[in-house]
Amino acid sequence: MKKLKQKVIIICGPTASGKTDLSINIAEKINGEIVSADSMQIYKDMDIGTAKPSMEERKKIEHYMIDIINPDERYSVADFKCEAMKCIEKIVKKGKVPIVVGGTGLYIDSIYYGIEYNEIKTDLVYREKLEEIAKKEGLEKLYEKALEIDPIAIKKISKNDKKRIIRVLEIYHETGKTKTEQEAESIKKEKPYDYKIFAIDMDRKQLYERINKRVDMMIDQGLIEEVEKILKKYNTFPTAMQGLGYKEVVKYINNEYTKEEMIEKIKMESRRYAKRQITWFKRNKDIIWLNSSDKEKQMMEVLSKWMK
RNA sequence: GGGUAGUUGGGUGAGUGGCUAAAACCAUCAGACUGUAAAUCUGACCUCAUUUGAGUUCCCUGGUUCGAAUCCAGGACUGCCCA
Repeated sequence: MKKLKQKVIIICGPTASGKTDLSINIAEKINGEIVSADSMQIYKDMDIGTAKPSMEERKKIEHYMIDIINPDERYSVADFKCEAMKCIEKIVKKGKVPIVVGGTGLYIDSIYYGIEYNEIKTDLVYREKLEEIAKKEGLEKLYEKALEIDPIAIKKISKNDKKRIIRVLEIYHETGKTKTEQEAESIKKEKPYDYKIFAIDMDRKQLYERINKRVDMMIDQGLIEEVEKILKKYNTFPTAMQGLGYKEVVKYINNEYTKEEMIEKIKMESRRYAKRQITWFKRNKDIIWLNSSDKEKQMMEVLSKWMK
């Protein structure tokens, strides 16, 4: 008989599909605490645009991995994985059930598949050097170099996908290993927990309507003011200003967009983001899809059997 | 009523006789994704077929031509100007 592993629940799904509400309701029912898996909610001072759970909600159920760094700091999946696992452990020690909730597919996967990241830090100087080469001599140059190093990995990467081409070179530069080797090593370990993964499935039209409405709400709640404050408080934004809604408001502030253009753009980009999220989660065949209209009931049914 | 400009695929909009199922952009759909990931990238997008392909298109009707989205005539609609 195998040793029983601690159970961990994962809830994912596209933006505006109702993950927050669902997770809080479930947490209340099963004595759980929430670990956010969201690449933007980790930032302090970015509340409205990232649709963080309210302070009231966070008082009711403890949330982890929210507001953990400043917008001018750098963060990565590796950091996330490491810290999120610690949070899960902490919750388990309290005798509660960890519930991982978020829309960042990469972050979810790092936990669900138990991907191991080694200690190595990204060499930003080298990255810049590669960027420079790409600019001056063309991306093909880097592509060819990457092809020599790791033909297996590069076969799956488009000639135009600068970030991934550079990453292949970076991995080799920093570890002496190819991306293919590194990835093979990263996944061989056994998963430390018994995961059950859910995603919210919502009719596309309905989801898009919710997204549109939510963007209007964010503007009403003061998204523009929030961005102005952040711009005053911090100087550099390695990734935070990639955030949906934030980059568009910045353009509005710089008079590149009218207010209407900005709002439409945010809505559109959010819809596209949701689309990409759905594609990501569809790939994971273990996911139990919950019908948005009675997701809580469906989920509780599965859980009651599984958690016995 | 007179003059004038225009009417192209879901949208914007190129195209002035064959190389055009019709540029480009956008939306939409589908996909990829392991250290920036709310990022980055790919494909499809008139219809049918599994590729080659076949069929039907550029407001309508008729005409010119071997051949028309493109030229001509009439009609419909729309914008602007003069009454």
